[in-house]
Amino acid sequence: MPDKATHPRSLRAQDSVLCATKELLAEGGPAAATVDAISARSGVSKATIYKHWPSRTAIAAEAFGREMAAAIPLPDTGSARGDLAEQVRRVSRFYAGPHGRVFAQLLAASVTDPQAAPYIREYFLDARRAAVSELWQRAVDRGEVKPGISAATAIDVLFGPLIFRLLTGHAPLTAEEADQLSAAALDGLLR
Amino acid sequence: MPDKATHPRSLRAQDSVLCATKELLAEGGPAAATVDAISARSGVSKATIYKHWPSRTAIAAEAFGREMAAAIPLPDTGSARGDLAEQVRRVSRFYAGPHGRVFAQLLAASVTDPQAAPYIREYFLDARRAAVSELWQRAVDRGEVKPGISAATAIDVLFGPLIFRLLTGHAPLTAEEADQLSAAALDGLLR
Amino acid sequence: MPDKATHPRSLRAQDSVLCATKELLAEGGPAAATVDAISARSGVSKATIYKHWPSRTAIAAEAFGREMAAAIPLPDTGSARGDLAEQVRRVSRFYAGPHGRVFAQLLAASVTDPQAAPYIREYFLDARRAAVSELWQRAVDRGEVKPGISAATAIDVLFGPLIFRLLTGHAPLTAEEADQLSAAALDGLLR
Amino acid sequence: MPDKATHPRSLRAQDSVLCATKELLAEGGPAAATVDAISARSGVSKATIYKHWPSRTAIAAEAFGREMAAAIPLPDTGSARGDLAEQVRRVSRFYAGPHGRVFAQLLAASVTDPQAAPYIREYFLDARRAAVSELWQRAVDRGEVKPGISAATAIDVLFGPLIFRLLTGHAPLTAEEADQLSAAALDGLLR
DNA sequence: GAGTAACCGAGACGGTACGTCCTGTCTTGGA
DNA sequence: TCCAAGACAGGACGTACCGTCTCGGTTACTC
Repeated sequence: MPDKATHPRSLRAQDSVLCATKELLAEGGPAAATVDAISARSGVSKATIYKHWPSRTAIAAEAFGREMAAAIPLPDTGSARGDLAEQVRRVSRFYAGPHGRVFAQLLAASVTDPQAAPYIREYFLDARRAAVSELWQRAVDRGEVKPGISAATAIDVLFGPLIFRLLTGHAPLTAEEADQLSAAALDGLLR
Repeated sequence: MPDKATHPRSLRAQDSVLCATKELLAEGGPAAATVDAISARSGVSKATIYKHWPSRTAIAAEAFGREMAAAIPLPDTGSARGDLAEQVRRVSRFYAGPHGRVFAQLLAASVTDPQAAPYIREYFLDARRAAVSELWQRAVDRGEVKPGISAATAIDVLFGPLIFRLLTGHAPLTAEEADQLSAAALDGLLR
Repeated sequence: MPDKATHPRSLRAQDSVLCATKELLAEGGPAAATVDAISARSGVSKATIYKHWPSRTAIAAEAFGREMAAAIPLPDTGSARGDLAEQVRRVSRFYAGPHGRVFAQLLAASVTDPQAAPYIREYFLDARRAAVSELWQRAVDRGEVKPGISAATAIDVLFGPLIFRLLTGHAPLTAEEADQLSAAALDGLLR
Repeated sequence: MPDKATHPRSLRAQDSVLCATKELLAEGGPAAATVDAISARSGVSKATIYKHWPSRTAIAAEAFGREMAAAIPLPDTGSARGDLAEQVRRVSRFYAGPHGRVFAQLLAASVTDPQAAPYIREYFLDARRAAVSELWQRAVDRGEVKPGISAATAIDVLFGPLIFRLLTGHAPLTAEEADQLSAAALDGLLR
């Protein structure tokens, strides 16, 4: 994570890096986002890159996370059940789409590369968890939730299955499947 | 996947490879199980290794899967709810233990390496899913299950959260956490 | 070199090998005539091949030598000078032609591979030297030769330059060049 | 062929490579001068080696050529005939000596490996030809040469036979043999 | 005409070298 | 002072060919 506001050069360099990485990810997936390739395309030297990120996965996480944030806006259907079910459907659709594989590969990379894990967490998981926690809190406030169930538990039960399918591909990620999963999970989580 | 009963030489070579890989995995995790290292330790040439497996991840999956199979026996507590909850606890304990990280890394590797995915599926997922499906069927037979819920859905809702936590490490995998997750999930799955 | 007259199978096998090798040489040069390729195309197993030849170069030498023998018939112009000059021209033309490179590569291979050297000698050099020695003897008998010059010396002075050029390619192998070389050499060899 | 004066690192690396190669050639001939071996002994990585040379033969040519240059100084006996005959004797002695086989194998390798041919030419042939051309020019200036004979022709007729014998080993490379060959050749070349 | 021995195809195998790729560190020279 | 440019060591990759070996079926002699 970058220094605050040193030379403006740093900032420009970082932007170039993230932008180049975004392009490379789009073109060839994580495999194409080599440090050399990022350096070449961004015009930022490898030494500088390594000054700001610990590994290529970290860069990819930051670059990809930026655009994913807005890709899945929180729903507001009026009911907790509706909101959460819709959110499961949206995340499922995202996973099934073209960015799904990239996300899966980044997630996988973060397992192998511990240095990148904080980046993955920061740019993907934490933001998402916070957003859904908000939904959950709404439900709690409305009294729709069974007592004693933390937001963390709820999130894992709702989205863990999607992650599971995304990684192993043992079952499809269609809207119907998403609804089945969310229905079962929400039956256990809500009143 | 090799032919059945060709030359005995094949079998010896394959055994050597799997055994050497098992050792390397134990010593240094998947990162240590390079094809070169496996070749050196097993005395099997790289060419031969590549004749039998498409990638190092595939070898690791087979080698590791062999010993994992018996590591988590199916429980039989008398009730579906008890059986499934206990199984979630056991799997959770396995993930939290020393083999957990190896398993996580193999799972992650299979995302990056499509050639290895079938091996991961064969040696880890399919066997496990079949075993738990059996548990589920017992529950169905006893009439303890809500109607319209497939084994696949049940498995994903029960174990997806564990996989999620294993990969991202955002929450612990203690017995208590496992119980919370299984309780929430089973409330949604069973009557 | 093969056993005398064992099973006819051997003979068929050897013919197949030589024929396949000839084809491979024509298609891709010596580089394509690997033992595996020869085995595959000829239907003769590698073990059998190694029973009859010590190395792939040896096979190639035998296969290629067979057809080269008749490619350069001895001239008979009536005079020693004419015969020898014509022979130099013919050999030069052969070297410059499509077979030249193959011959060069075989000759080169025989330097690296001592086991193949006898084959190269038998199928290329000896036969050629004997043939030209005959020409030389004719010249001696006619009294056209300076005294004290052996056939070996004559052959080397006449054809060594061609070999030199064939190998290093530092100068062309045209008819004019051949004539210049043979003229200079023959001035030193004949009266 | 490397750039002139880039980083001094390049120079150090290249020197290490050539030095290690020289040693390996001396110890085990061209067969021992593997790229891996050169890399291991010189401490220069394979990638770097391949950045500077196209093939192992090229490295060997450069390494070996460096020391061969001074090994055969040009003679100056006062007469063209004497100089050239002496030079043939010296080259012959070199070929017959311990370096002869290495030279032969490099020459052979350059036939198989076109990428290395320029290196062979640069480090062996061109320098030698230039040196002998000088001798030849002296002879021309002294009027000892028959008219119409180019240096190239003279060189080939004089040294081609030696190359021929070096490669095929069909005749010895003693001083007497060298004298016979040079005598015959010079009779044809000089007045 | 059956038995038996040699032989052969098929191809797996260990070994060795190849040439490529990517990482993360380091150095140089210019801005 | 900071950075692009990129050279470098290290190490894994996947491939190719070699020469040896083992197997099982066929062939061709022997009795």
